[in-house]
Amino acid sequence: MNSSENALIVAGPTCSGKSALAFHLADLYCGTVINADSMQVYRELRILTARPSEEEEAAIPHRLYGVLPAATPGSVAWWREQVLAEMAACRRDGRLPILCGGTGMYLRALTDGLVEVPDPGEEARQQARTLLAEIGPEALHEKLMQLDPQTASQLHEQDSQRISRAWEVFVGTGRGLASWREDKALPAAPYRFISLQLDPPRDELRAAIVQRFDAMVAAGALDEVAALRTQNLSPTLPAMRAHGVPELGQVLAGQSSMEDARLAATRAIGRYTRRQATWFRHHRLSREGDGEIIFQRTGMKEFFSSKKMQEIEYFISSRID
RNA sequence: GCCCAAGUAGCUCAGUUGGUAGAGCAUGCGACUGAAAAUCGCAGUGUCGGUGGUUCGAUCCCGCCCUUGGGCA
Repeated sequence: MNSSENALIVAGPTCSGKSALAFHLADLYCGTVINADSMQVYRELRILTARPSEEEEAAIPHRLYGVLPAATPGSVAWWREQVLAEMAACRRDGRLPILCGGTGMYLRALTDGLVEVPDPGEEARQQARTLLAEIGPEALHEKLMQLDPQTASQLHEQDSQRISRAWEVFVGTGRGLASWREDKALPAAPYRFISLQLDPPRDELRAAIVQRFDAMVAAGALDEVAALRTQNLSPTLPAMRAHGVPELGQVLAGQSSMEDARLAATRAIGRYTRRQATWFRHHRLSREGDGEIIFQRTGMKEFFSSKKMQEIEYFISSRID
């Protein structure tokens, strides 16, 4: 098998040590680390999204980190396109692409493909969101049931975001989402994916999350949020919803104490790791036999000299050589 | 020391005209097809502060005690 067709995936919940592991593996296998995280793409949020440091980026090629301004929302489809281009570049340069991140939907769009739906346009999108804000999810769901019963019947009446998406697709393309799904999809990426999935104990993760949040604040997270706020962006933009941004924003606005913000933010992050764990437990990232689950955190130094690490290296080497 | 109020789920609190209780948040499980660090679904848990009394039956009424908050001395 031609080694240029391989790709590595390092996935798992936030704070599980993905970035450090990916960095180590990139060093070992002449790899390029490619971001598979929906929030680490935003330029202004280096600290709060725990992006690799400038030193790390200088030492090993990193792609798709901090490439979008916070004002520009990303999307799965956008990300998928970018990643495919970066992976093609790796192939040309003889580097091993190492996808690293915790956004399950993004990774799935890459490994399994994605339904192709034309862009419904900004007007349809705004209409959907305004309607949603005005009449609420239940009423919008009811209206959608009239226009596009096929899609509406698959959605829960409270699932505001999906209802809004279904509405904008129908209004903007003249065709329902469910109907689009019946067409041929954008294909899975033509690579052999070898996946490492981190799944450390929840309580360890929670403790690490609190520790990391404090470190972020010490590293200037408040200033980062303050700078972001000078742009006066809509709070509904993805970057404005990154963990810590709303909470620290309240501190800056004098509406919350640091202590409350810390509690709220670390809780939100903890809840998020739970959803990530659920996702990865039930979604395959690679073919049978090409995936390995690691039930521990891997960020710390000791890990890279451990027996488990040797096992991981053997697992990878026996598949990419 | 006296007076008043409060003690119910991990937290904040609702409630039972006396028939052993329930919301939100948190937690756990699950879903996830172009905002996904989003959005949504499902599910636990309680010696109802302690003790004695009244009652067929007390978390609820009465007495005493404990804790907390406030007031008066």
